[in-house]
Amino acid sequence: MAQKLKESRFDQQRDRILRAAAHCFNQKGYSGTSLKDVANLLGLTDPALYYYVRNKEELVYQCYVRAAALGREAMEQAVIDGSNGLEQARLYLRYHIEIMVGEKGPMAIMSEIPSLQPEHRDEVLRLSRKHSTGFEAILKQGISDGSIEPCDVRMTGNAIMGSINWIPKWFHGNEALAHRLADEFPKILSRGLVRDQIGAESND
Amino acid sequence: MAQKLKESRFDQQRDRILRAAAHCFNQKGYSGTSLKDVANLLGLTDPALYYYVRNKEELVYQCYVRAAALGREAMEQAVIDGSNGLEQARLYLRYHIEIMVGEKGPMAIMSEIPSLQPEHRDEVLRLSRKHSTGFEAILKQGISDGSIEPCDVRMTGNAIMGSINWIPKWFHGNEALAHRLADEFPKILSRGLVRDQIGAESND
DNA sequence: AAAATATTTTAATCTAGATTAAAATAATGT
DNA sequence: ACATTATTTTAATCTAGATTAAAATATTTT
Repeated sequence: MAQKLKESRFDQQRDRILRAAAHCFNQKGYSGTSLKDVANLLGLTDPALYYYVRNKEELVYQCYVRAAALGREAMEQAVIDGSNGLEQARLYLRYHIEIMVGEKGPMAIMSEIPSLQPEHRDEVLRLSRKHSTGFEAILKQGISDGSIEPCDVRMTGNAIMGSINWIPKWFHGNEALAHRLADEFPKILSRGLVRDQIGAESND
Repeated sequence: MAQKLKESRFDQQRDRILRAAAHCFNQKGYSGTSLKDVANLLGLTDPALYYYVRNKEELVYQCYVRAAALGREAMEQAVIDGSNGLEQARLYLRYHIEIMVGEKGPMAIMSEIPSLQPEHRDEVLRLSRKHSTGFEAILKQGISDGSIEPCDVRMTGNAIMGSINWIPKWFHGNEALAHRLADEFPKILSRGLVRDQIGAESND
C-alpha cells in the first residue's frame, strides 16, 4: 500500500532523522531534546540536520506531518478492509499500532502543537481534527450499521485516541511486547464499543 | 476527605504556583514553559518562584508529586466506596477526573519523567508504578469477584490510564464539558470491562 | 580521474531563559 | 507606630543550545 520506488538518499536520510527526532521528542518533549540529541542518535553532529530542515521548529512540524500521514494511511486502509464500523475501528487501531511499534516507528506524539509557529500549528491542528473526525465517522458508521452501541462519539473518540497517543510514553521497542500490544489493544479498546446483543442473534 | 485546616499563606501560594505550573507544563511541556510563563499567570515575576522551589526541575518534580498524591487519594476513596472491582474502577475514574477538571486542577501530566534528576525521577517512577499497580489490583479484584471480565490487566491498565493521562491535552476548563467528561468517561472506559452476563443473572 | 554536486563537520555567534544577589515592599506581631 | 519577618522585585550573571558561515569530505557524474 503506497510505496515510493527508490527513495532518494536525501529522502531516506531525512526520514531517519524524523524517526530519531520523534523518538527523542516522545521521551523528553520538544524543548527538552536538543538537536545534538537527535543528531547523535544517528552518529551525526547537530549542524548536519540543517541540511534537511530549516530549523528545530520545522523538525517537529515535519514529525507531526509525518505522524498524521501514517495515521491517515492506517485509517484509510481500515475503512477499506473493515466490513462494518466495529471492524473498521478494530482494524484502524491495529494498523495504527503496528505502524507505531514497527520499522516505520516511532511516530511522534502530537503533544506540543502549541509550540509550533502559527501557520504550522494551524495546519497540524487541521490534520489532527481531521483524523479525530475520521475516527468519529467510523464510530457513527458502526452505530448506524448496528455493530457499535450508540454512544457519545466525541467523548468515545477522545477516550480511545488518548489511549493510542499515550502508548509511546510507556512502550519502548520491545519486540514481544509490540506483538502483545498490537493484539490486545484493539481488543481492549473495542470491547466497550460492541453493540449489546439483546436476545437471539443471527451471525456466527 | 482529608482537608488541612488553615493552610499557611505560604502553602496556599505554593499550591497556586504548582497548579499554574501544571497548566503550563501540560500545554507546552517542561522545557517549553519558562518560569516567566508560570509567574505571569499569577501576576508575579519569575524570581519570585525561587522563594517556593529550589529551581525549575524541582517545580516539575513537585507538580508530579502533587499529581501522584491526588491520584492516590482518588484511588483510595474509590476502593473504600466501591462495592466490587468494577465499581471501584468506575469510581476511581470519576474521582480522578473530577479532581483533574475541578478547582484542585489542573493536575500535571507525568509526561517528562525522564527530564527529572535521578533521585526525583526514581521517586516519581516509583509513585507512578505504584499507581499503575494499584489500578491493576482493582482490575484483579474485579476479575475475582466476578464483576470484571478476565483480561490482560497490565495492558488494560495501560489503555485506560492512557486515556486519563491524555485528557489535559484536549480539555481546557470548560464547565459544561467538565461535567460531561466526568459522567461519560468512566462509563465509556468501564464498559469494556464488564463481565459478560451469559444466560440468566440474578442481580437487578 | 577530474569536475561538479551533495553532505557533513568544525568553529564561531547569538539569545532566551535559568539562576543569584541585593534592594524594596508588604505583612505580622509587639 | 516600630521592629521583625515574609514576600516580591529589579538588576546583573551565566550557560546551554539554536543557528550561521566557511571549510572539509564524500558521492555522483562525465
